[in-house]
This record gives sequence, structure tokens and C-alpha cells, in this order.
Amino acid sequence: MRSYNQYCSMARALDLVGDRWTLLIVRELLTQGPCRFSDLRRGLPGIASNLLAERLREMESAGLIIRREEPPPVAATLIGLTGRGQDLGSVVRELTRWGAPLMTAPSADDEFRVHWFSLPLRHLCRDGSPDEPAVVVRLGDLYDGCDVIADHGRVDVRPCSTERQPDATVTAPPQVLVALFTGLMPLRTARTKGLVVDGSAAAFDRILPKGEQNHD
Amino acid sequence: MRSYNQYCSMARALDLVGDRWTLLIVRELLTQGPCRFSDLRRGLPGIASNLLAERLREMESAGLIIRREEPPPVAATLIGLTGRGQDLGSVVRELTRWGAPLMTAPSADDEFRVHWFSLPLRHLCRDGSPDEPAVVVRLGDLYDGCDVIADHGRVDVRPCSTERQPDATVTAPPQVLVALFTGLMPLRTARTKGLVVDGSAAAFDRILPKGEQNHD
DNA sequence: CTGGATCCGGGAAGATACTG
DNA sequence: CAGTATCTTCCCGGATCCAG
Repeated sequence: MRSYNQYCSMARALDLVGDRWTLLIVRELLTQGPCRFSDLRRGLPGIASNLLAERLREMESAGLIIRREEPPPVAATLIGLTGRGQDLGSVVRELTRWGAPLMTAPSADDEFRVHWFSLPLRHLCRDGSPDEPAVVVRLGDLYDGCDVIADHGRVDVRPCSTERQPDATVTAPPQVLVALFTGLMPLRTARTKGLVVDGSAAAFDRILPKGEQNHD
Repeated sequence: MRSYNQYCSMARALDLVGDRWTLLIVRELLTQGPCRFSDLRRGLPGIASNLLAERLREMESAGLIIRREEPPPVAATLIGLTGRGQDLGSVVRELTRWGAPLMTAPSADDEFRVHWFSLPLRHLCRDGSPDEPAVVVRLGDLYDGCDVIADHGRVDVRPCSTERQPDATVTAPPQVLVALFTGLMPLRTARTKGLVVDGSAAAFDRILPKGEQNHD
């Protein structure tokens, strides 16, 4: 992006991250952890490969990301955020919060990835049974999803892990998923609209926002 | 800007405010209050007039700003933020905070406006004499500046007011101003580099960050 | 397969002139 | 003062191709 040529903190920030796609790349790396080039492409439907390559070059020279050659069996270069890049988390969070009221019904050509929802999810889930042993609830699947871990009253949302099998696996249409966790749709309505819980219903119930459990 | 077509809170936010110049227009309206078209142009050096007009149309239809016809003696249309527009304050604040480390020396063709600095200034000033009567310190001048009000331990930064004469008026080269308030430059060095205080030196001293007063 | 590079068309941004 | 009109430039998007 052309510089604004303004001696202003925000203008200089936008000189680095105001380009199209840049903050969405940060979103991907924040929610997914270090990624390979093709992982980023999958999480950024619509981006042209040359544009992604160009953005990554710019972000690397700005000190936002680093590339790490991974030895076999991975044998690929992983792209991860630097500390400075992770500091953009607060910017991403505020944009996400401001955009929340815009999450009306998806249009026909809107794409959706479950892991996009994992940042807001952090603040929407709770641990309804803090005295029980920890549980893992998977939203989506291994290829696009995230794990919600409830443990001792704390809730954590992470990229899917293969280390521990989830206690419950949940799938739902995008809008149902969003409406359920933002409290706009009761669980039993969600069930009628395509929400499916595989495994422990109690585990899923445990992480649902207050007032939305025990509705069926 | 083209839509990202992603059912994601942040992507939808960027569909509305990710365009070039849009967030800088919000910065102007946040720091200056309701403005006329030409005021915005002065605060956004480098923007083309057609582009500003187009952005304002987009922002109006997105519900971020409103236009208000002002009766004489003003006799102009004022552009102000709606509540939704003001909610972007948190986004602007986080971008400004993230960009703070980028405020190294201005380059030769960097523009500067004192009022751009008024947002960070809020968190940098203090009231060093909370028991004294309120004082007003003006940075810059009526045409580009802001008033720092210290009163009962509280600090407020506002657009220049004609209602009350400032107790002190301060001018300094951009980098000196920034370095002084961020604590990187002691007051006496600032004096040798072009900082001028007109009026009550005590009033100015009162608002300087802790550790930076009493240096001369 | 991964991680790009290259080419091209369309549209957004920039510069400038002009107007009610 | 508050824009519009016009022209140019360049970034973005889409497709294709390619080396390891």
C-alpha cells in the first residue's frame, strides 16, 4: 500500500496492515497457529495466490511473520506470527467485536470456516460445570474446526488437536452455530435447524452460554 | 471496496471500514468533532476531493456518519459520527497503540497535524496538581491544535475551544512533541529543540508525564 | 502435491480542473 | 464551500503455468 505520509501513529499502522487481506492473514495465523501457504489459501477463500505471496513478503519484511523450514515428516515451510504480529490480536479483537452486529444471515455466496468463529467463541463460551473433569468439545472437524476445552471453570479455544479425542463433536449450519452461541437461538431450535451433536451431550451443554442450556 | 464474501465478523467489519482513508476519516471526526468537508480535507492531506466525497457517501449509507445542515451563522453542512461510528473508537485506539513504536523520526514528506496526537495524548498526560484549580493547556493553535484540561486529577483532551482562554500555549516540532510526551525526551532538551511555552509554565508542567516535569 | 511466478483485464485510487 | 468530471495510474482478481 502506498504510504499515507502522515506522522501519525494510526496512519503508520495502516501503512503496514491497512492493505487488503493483511489483517485477515493475521486472523488466520492467530486462530490456526503456524500455517503453510496452502493452509492459508484454504482459510482465505477468494485470495489470489500471487497476492497472498506478495502480502507474506510484505509482512515478513515488516516483522509481522517469520518462515520456518520444518524438517521431515512435515517437510514444509511454516508461516507464523512474530511477537509483533501477535500484538495485532487486540486490533483483530476490536474489529471482530465491532463487526458482531453485522453477522446477519449469510448471503448466498458467502464462504464460511468454523475456525473464523473461534475468536469470538472465546468470550461466548463458559464452563457450566467447573468441578467436573475437563472436557473437549470439537466444533466442525479436523480440516476446519476448533476445540473448546472447559477445565476448572476456564474455557480455552484452540486449533483442533489430535492428541486428545473430543468428548463431543458438533456440526451446524453457519448461521445456526453463530445464533446459538450468541444467545439468539435456543438449543432446541438449533437442533431442528441442523445442529448435530455427536458424543456427550452433557459436554456440549457445559460450554453453552448461560441461559441457553437445558432447553431441551 | 469489494466484499470479502466471508461470513466472519471481522471480514464484514472490513467490508465497511477496510477501504483506504475510511478509518482516517473516523480519526478526524473522533478528534475534531463534527466537521465540514473542507475541515476534513485539511486534516487528511493527500486525499483527493472526489475520493473523500465517495467515502463520505459510503460511510453515510453504512450508518457511520450523518450530515446536518447548520443554520446561520455557520451556514454549512456538518459531518458527524453516529453512535455506531463512535463505536469505532476502540478500533482506532488499538491501531494507534499498536502503531506507537512506529513513531520514529518523521520523513521529509510526512505531514503533521497536532490534533492527530490528541488521542494518544489522553493516556500520556496526567494531572500533577489535582488540588489546584483547573487549567487548560493548548497544544498548537486554533487552526490545528487541541486543549488539554487538567481538573481535580482528571485529564481531558478536546478540540480547541474559544470559550476559555488557555493558561498556556505550547508549540514544538512534531517529533519533539511526541518524544516529550512519550517520555523519550526531557523537557529541557525539548526546549533546546524548539519547544516554546507561552503563558503559565506551571500549567504546562502540571500535565507532563510523571518523571518528565521539573527537569529545568 | 506445495509454493509460488507471470500475464492480463477491470476497477479502485490519485491528480487536476472545473462548477453551482 | 462542497463537491463533480475527467484522465491517468496502479492495485487487485482471475487464470494459467511452472519448478522442486
